[in-house]
Amino acid sequence: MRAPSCEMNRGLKKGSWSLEEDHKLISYINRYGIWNWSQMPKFAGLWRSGKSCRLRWINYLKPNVKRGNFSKEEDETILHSHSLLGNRWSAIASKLPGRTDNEIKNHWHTCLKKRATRNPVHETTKPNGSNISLEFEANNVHNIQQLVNHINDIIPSRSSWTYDDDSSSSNSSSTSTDQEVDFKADYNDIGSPGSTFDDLHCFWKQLCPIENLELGNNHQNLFAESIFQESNHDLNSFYNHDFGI
DNA sequence: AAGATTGGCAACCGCTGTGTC
DNA sequence: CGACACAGCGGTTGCCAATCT
Repeated sequence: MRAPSCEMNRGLKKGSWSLEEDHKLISYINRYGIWNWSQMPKFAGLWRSGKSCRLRWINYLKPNVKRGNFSKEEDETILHSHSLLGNRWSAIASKLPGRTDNEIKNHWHTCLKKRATRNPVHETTKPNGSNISLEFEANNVHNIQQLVNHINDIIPSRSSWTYDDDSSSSNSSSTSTDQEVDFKADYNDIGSPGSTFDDLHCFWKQLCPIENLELGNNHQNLFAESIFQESNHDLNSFYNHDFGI
């Protein structure tokens, strides 16, 4: 959201990304993977710098990017990590699966900086790993809803999907953790991802068959695992045939 | 209701690190 | 060893929406 989207510089577009550009980038990476950021935009039909594409992918389009409010534990982790590491945002981000350095940096400057000034973090407040994992696990439902929301955003012609976050959430969360996901679901029915982890699993399996997902929990690892296994789906045809874009 | 201010955040810029020739 | 290209990082900008006056 910086310069107006019409602003051009040496033929390269700047500013906010359009839905069409998002589609192009996702589609290209889905089909060919990430091989050279500086060359990719040209082949993907994007008038963007490689840097811009990389940033857009990493901070926004990558399937496992966790968006939305930071949990209390995440805040604590950031505060503690920052007290140890300083402004090494990528290092801090590595402690928070799904969060990007950019998002953490923004969050720090907008919220946590003041808090850190008021209440400096000391060693005893260090959250332990298991708590973070539990919190992250508990956030899965929220993560999935965010993923669905994003898909709703980038596929505007499609009616909105929802993710039932009350009864089915705890149910699917616990069952998916402890049981094998049913891989026999009908993957052709990706137009209706439904409201269960399995449904969404199937959906993402087709949407994101590439990219090394840095996932930190069982459900998303299952996603990633399946994503690696099935790479024969083409996002373009997916969009064209299933969503009429 | 309207203008001013503030907060949030996507995205750009410049620098540095790393790999290759 | 130096030059070059590319990837990644951190600082910063500036738009938009929410809040305040």
